[in-house]
Amino acid sequence: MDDSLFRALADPTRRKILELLTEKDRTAGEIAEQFPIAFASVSHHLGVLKAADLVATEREGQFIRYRLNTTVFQEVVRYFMTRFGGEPHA
Amino acid sequence: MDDSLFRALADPTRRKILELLTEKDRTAGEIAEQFPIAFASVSHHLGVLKAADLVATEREGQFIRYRLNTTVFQEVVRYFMTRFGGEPHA
DNA sequence: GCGATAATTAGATAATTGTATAAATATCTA
DNA sequence: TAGATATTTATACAATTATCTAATTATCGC
Repeated sequence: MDDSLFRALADPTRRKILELLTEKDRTAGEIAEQFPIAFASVSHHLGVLKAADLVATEREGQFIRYRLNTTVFQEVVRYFMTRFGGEPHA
Repeated sequence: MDDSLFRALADPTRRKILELLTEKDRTAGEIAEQFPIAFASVSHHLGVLKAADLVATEREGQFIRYRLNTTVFQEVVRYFMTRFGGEPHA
């Protein structure tokens, strides 16, 4: 379980981006316009999410489309289940 | 889902503390001696974990015993399951 | 109460991070 | 190729955070 994953999840803007991508895949611009911060700042957040492998990208002409990498989320769930999901100890 | 929760999980020392508490409840001192950083720094991390409600404390004489709050972990799992655990979309 | 032990809190500092603006890269259309 | 649009990268800066030492609080045993 990589450190970059948890750091990526620590920012509320990035979690909001992930929730947007739950609904449907979106381009960087479509994502950016949902936030009151500069485009470049959102792009930076997208880079963090990508580095953590939480999202994947695909170029479509001028656009770059972002999608959730659901595999990694399953790993997150498994992380919590195995380590902390058990019975409370004495 | 509170912001403090994800920020608390973002630090590797704090995640290590949580894993130690999975094995058994421990006092602040028992936890601190597992790390190469100053006692007071570990105490600070414990405060962050407590503020996020990831751990609970109980005084035992001179000692303060820490235990996992497993309820919150179940909430974390539920968070990921409901938002990101579904089928990949088209 | 006093000294010792356990732990937290206060104050300072260095490293990290989120954001901004400006510049660069990539693609499209004409 | 030139100009427009989409996005990222570079650079700088302010805010946050992790860590340290020192001081404080709480409890124990004598």
